[in-house]
Amino acid sequence: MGLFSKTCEYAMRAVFYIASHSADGSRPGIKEIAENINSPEHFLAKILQKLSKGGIISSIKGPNGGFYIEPNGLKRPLADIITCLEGDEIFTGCGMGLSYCSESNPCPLHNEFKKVRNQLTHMLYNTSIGEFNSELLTGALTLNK
Amino acid sequence: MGLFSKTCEYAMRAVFYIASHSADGSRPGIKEIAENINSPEHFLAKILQKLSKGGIISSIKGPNGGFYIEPNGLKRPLADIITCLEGDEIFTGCGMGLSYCSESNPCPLHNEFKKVRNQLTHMLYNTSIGEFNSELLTGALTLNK
DNA sequence: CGAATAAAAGATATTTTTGTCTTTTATTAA
DNA sequence: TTAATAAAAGACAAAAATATCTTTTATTCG
Repeated sequence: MGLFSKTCEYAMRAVFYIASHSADGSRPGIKEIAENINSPEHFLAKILQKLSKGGIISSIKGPNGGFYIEPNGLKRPLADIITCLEGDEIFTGCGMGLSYCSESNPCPLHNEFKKVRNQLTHMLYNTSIGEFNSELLTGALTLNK
Repeated sequence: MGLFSKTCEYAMRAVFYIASHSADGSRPGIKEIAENINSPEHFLAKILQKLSKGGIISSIKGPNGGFYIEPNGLKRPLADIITCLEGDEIFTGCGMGLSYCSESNPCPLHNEFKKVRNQLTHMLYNTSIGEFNSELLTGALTLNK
């Protein structure tokens, strides 16, 4: 297992994909997104529904419908995706799973683990959803396989 | 879900517990360990079996038996526990789950994610299994709840 | 040797995650 | 207003992670 769940991996890839296409006003559908980020279509659909309810992305039904992200949404941090789907445990939980662990009553790994978590937090809060739009549109960066 | 699986959380806690008791020559049994690190006894037994096969810990059956760690074993890095139980994907995998992602062909998050992974790797390779023995024996650090 | 002890191993159960398939609802456009 | 489109929603299935219980094997000690 990687650092993130499949759910979060697919979600980040999908949101990047939608973001880059929202930049030029198009609205990709689930099938197109799933193909381009290499994820199971219906599983991704559930994830996008949740992101939609959480206000991270928007959707329109029917012909010419699909998913998109408001201009302002492109500025949001990647962290919002994780939080929307799985809460903030990854940002706050103890590395060894100890509930008593805190700054004032630390577990053995607390201080070293804090550095890891800070780096993770930094990455997720300082990367915006629209950050890679141009590279994705030119094909300099890709999201599949 | 936290950064590590339950398996790894229990494993780290158990190994720290065994390590600290190996320092004074005792050999705790599964029941004692499970109680002191607050984990399901039989589930932990499976984990310890795997760690035992992997040479991370040792065990003796029968009366006065239990688990212990060789003096040299106390110097091994925490990373060995993770690798023994779940391989090295957490040290090497792409943050977004993309198999093509590499230094020469990076995914969007690659460079920022590398910092996180480096920090994690640093923590796990520079913390030894016996690192907290004295604090654990005096009760300055604990492993349950 | 025989009883007791404790890990190893095996079987099974539960829960969560991941994945698939079908039906419903909303929207568009002919 | 009807057919087509596409997301939403619901039901179900498979796989993996987590957890529990039982039997077997190795060891010790009386």
